[in-house]
Amino acid sequence: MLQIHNNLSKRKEPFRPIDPANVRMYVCGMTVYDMCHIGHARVLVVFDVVYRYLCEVFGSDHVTYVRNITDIDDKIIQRARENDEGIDSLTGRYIDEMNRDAEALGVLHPNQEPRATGHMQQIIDMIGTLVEKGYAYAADNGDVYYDVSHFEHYGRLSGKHIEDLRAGERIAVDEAKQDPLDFVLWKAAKPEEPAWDSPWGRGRPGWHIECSAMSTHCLGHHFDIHGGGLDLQFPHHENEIAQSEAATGETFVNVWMHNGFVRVDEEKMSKSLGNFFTIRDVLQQYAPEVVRYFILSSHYRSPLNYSDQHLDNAKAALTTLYTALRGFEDVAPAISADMTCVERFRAAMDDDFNTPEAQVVLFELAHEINKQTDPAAARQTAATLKYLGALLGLLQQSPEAFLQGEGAGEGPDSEAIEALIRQRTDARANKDWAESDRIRDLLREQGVILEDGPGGTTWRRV
RNA sequence: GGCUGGGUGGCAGAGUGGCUAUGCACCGGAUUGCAAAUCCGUGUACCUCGGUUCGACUCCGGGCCCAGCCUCCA
Repeated sequence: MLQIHNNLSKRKEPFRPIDPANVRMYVCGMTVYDMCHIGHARVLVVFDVVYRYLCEVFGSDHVTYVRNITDIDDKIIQRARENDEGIDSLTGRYIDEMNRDAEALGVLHPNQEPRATGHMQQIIDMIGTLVEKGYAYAADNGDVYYDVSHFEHYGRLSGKHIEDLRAGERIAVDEAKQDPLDFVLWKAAKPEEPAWDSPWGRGRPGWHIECSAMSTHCLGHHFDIHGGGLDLQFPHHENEIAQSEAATGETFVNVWMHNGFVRVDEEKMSKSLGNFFTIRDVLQQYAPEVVRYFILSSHYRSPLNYSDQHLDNAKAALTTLYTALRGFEDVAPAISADMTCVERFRAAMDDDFNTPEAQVVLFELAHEINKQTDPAAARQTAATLKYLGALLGLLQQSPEAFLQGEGAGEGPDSEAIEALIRQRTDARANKDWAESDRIRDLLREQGVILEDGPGGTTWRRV
């Protein structure tokens, strides 16, 4: 049975959907004012795998995955101003870029991708409810704030106590707030700022309220899983709980999942530190599937250290798997052999999505293929390998495409390589080993490795 | 200061109260014209100090170190 580490209880729990016929998951997506970096790639890939596995377990018609897009906030306004362009043009551009990255990484489309600007009515309605119920108040400056002291369970998710937070030195006091811990639900617009009409005047939503409004609108007041990066645990998700449960009077989410950070030199990768690599940059150097493999090679809650060495390692590992799949392009993914491996794979995934352990099973299957003497049995094992690979979003391209793919766009094209191979084959037929080795070394220098097999010479790029 | 999580072999990274992780790298052998790939095989480990136990890397306690949250961030 699937067990998931629930950040609300800080332990692994058996996953029991509210309605097995409709498992519902909401993940906090991107704020679209810049290119996505590897930290964003991790959220996309990690929850893509969660989604794929939920579909495997409950059936793809019985899972609803919602990932939102934040397309209005202070940073977007600021960036649009800097660029001297409208926010729609800015966010539209970066949504396209995000989709390009996600597609490259083999991330499936969520069932819904709600945007904040498309749900103003739901946002305003929820704020209205909070004001009515006494959980929120309109300040003199036109802002509306959430009154944290009114919500009994505030701090439960992040393990914080209101008193400790109050004692903290780093909380800036805003004059309009009754309490420094209160957070904004509705921000009054300054002239020139994008704004929507509301009972409290023209303005825009605070960051947290959009997720409460969109998630409950798309998935109902009470749903199964809410995910996002660990940095959203506090205050974003804490505030979402406070807003949603105060507004609906119901439990908001059963299971909270947070993926760990991507690090560079033992330090968190983040926009504010400026130590981030964009997905696009990394894809200049490495195939998207290598990046995906790398992300899944550590458990989603662990930190993930980013470095060329790790990416190189991922590439080598993936090369081993694809090498085993050579000659099985036409084999369709299917569970057709070796149920022990399938069961071990599932056991790994059932254990809080242990993808590194699941990858181990992939190697065992590759190993088995290599050892098979019976071609039919080898095909069955290959089919199983592809099937399990698909659950991780891996191993779905043709082995030759992966092995011969041009990573950095350097090196000779395939026609030139094939021509040299023909030349070398002639030389070898004449036992002209010097010429044969010269050609092989020449290609080696250009990043092409030749392999003489019983069926002729094959090649791949380093 | 308050609160989290973590310290495993050359690197990465799972896991377990007693029995091979795995990948990459390395070494020996098979194979090969020589290689590459593959196969067979060897080696290297569990931060530190105590405790519990027949037995702990695995459980408990102290210490040291690292990362993160407490402010925008996936």
